[in-house]
Formats: sequence, structure tokens, C-alpha cells
Amino acid sequence: MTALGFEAHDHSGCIDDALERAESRCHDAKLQFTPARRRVYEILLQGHQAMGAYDILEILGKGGHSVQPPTVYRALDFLLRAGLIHRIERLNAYAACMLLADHDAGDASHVPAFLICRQCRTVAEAEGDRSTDGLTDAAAASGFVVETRVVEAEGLCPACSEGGDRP
Amino acid sequence: MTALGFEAHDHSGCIDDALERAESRCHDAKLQFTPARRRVYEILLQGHQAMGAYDILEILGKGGHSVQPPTVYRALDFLLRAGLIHRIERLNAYAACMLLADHDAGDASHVPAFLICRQCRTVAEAEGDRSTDGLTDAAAASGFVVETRVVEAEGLCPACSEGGDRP
DNA sequence: TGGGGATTGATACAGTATAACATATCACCT
DNA sequence: AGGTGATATGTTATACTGTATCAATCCCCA
Repeated sequence: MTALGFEAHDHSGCIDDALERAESRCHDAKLQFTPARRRVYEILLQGHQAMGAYDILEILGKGGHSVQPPTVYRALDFLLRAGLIHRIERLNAYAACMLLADHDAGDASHVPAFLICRQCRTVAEAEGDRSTDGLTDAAAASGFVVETRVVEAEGLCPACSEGGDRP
Repeated sequence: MTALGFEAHDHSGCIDDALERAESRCHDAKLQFTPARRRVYEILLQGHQAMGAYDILEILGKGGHSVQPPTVYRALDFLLRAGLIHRIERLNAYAACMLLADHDAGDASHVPAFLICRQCRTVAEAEGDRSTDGLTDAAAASGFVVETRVVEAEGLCPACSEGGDRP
């Protein structure tokens, strides 16, 4: 298994591609990819970084007119439901999905696993699997019905572990 | 792999055992298991439930004299560092460790996996393993240095999935 | 054209967590 | 005994994260 997120790449191209895919996916699913939602998605795509809702709020507010928290949270909820972004529980933050091309939006067997750099907050996303997430067996044995899964690792990304890696 | 937490058991005995083990472990590690810390630990042991810091704060405050948030968070930090409790990221909450007897405090290969009931907040803890957490391969492939791991599933426990299981 | 669903705006507030500084306690040394 | 440093606790204020509520708007379509 490999993880997307730490390699160098054509960033503006990658953003354009993601936007285009998002447009078409929302259109197919009869979801409204409105300007507000698109704007929030663009902001999250900018850095391949996990961003807090209030970080996004601040950037949105740069345009002069004031923006309130519910605006951001509504857009984030929409993007989460559409499978375009993920919530990073460990950070109470959000990051754009990097595996859009690989699976369908509602693909339940897609169990994303995240590698989170505690220094630069870059997030890499690996394609996990139910059979290897360490939960399925335990749940089956005890009669627990799993609905959602969280698999995250925090540490240092390749770039940050080169230089100063003091906590 | 099995999970502890959903079975019936001798609860007051289990609390006493846990407290005794905590005492001796802290003593061995030269950590101070002070009354404030012990009290917070007792509260978490009461229910085998994930509890928010402010839930604990409220119970602590019942004793008349006022208690402030930092008091609770400091106790929680200590108990986390001592390996006596876990933080449940999905809920921003805390739960007593149920596998005290099975491993040492600083055992890094111990990767706890949690089954969280969204209805009653009961938490079961399964003994995970690095080799099956779906992260090790991806991290190794990309040069990421993992420091901490989060593996959590949310759903319905056996008891709650019997009755009304509407979200 | 007007009714209903989805979206957005705006205000207020709830819940989670920490910064900063003061005080207390205790072990240890001289 | 008195000084000193490490650890723990008390107190106040504030930062960060998220939601409830109600009003206004937009847009599709019968």
C-alpha cells in the first residue's frame, strides 16, 4: 500500500483536475456544487494540508464581506457527505480527498488511512481496507455493528524528519 | 482478536482491581498518583463509558468546592501519559484503559483499537497490532515516521442494536 | 404564479481546551 | 532550620471548535 500526499507534483494542475472531477461528480449525483462550497473546497486543495474550520473562515473573510462559522461548517458538511474531503479527527481539521479517481463516492469498503505530520500538518492518504484495519475481527466477535471508521497516524513527514524533529 | 467492554462483569471488583493496579504501576514508575488524579480515574472507571472533560468536571464539582477546567485536563494528561486512560478522538472524550493487565505501560507495539457506541457511548477496547493497522506499510513506503496511532470505529454496541437503532 | 425544497445570512450560544501566573507541597542539600 | 528546585495545584481569563435558531433568498417546476 502506498500513500498519496508527500510527493512533489504539478500542484495547479492537480487542483484544476480535482475541481473538474468534483463538478462532474456533483452533477452526476444531482448535488449542487455552489460557489460557497466550491470556494471552501478550493481553499482545502491549496495546501494538501489539514485546515481548521476557522482557518478557512479567515481566508474566506479576506474578501471583505464578513463570513460566519455556520457558512463554513455547512460547506464542510456538504463536502464530507459528497466524499470530496475528509475530517481529520486527531486535529479537528479537514483535508481534501486525494483519491478521487480511485473509487466511487459512496464506496463503503474505502477505509481511508491518514498520515498526519504534526509539524507542517501535511496529510497523506492511504487506501485502507476493511480486512486490514484491525477492527473487523473484534467487531464481529463482539456483535458490534460498525458504521464509520477512523484510522490515523501522527508523526513526521519525510521533509520534516530531515530537519529539526523536536516535539 | 476480541474486544473488552460489552460483557457483563463484577463492576465494583473491576474498579477496585484497576485502582490497585494503577497504584502499584505509578509507584513502580515513580509517578505520583495523587488524590485529584485518583478521583478523575475513579470517575472514568465508573461507567466503562467515554466521558467528556466537562462531564468529569461536573461530577468533581458536586463536592461543593469549585473545580476549574485545568484541574481536570491536568489529571487527564497525567493518566494519558501513564497509560491508564485513552483519549477517544472521535468523541473528544476519555475512557479508562481496559487492558491494564495485558501489557506494560510503555509498550509501543500496543495499538489500541476502539469500538464506540454512538448511542450509549460505551467503549470497548481491542488489542490491535502494528502489523494489522493498515498504516505501517504506507508509512514505510513513503518515509513517514509514525509516532502515535488512532484506530476507532463508531457504530452500535450489541445492546443498543437490539432496540431502536435509528441515527 | 406561487409553493416547496434547498441554500445562505446572521445572531447567539454551547462545548472543548489552554495560556499565564500565583501558590503550595515536598524532597533534598548544606 | 533555611534555601532551592521539581512537581503539583489553584485561579482567572481566553482561545478554539461547533451548533441551534430564525429569517431571507433562490430556483425548479407543477
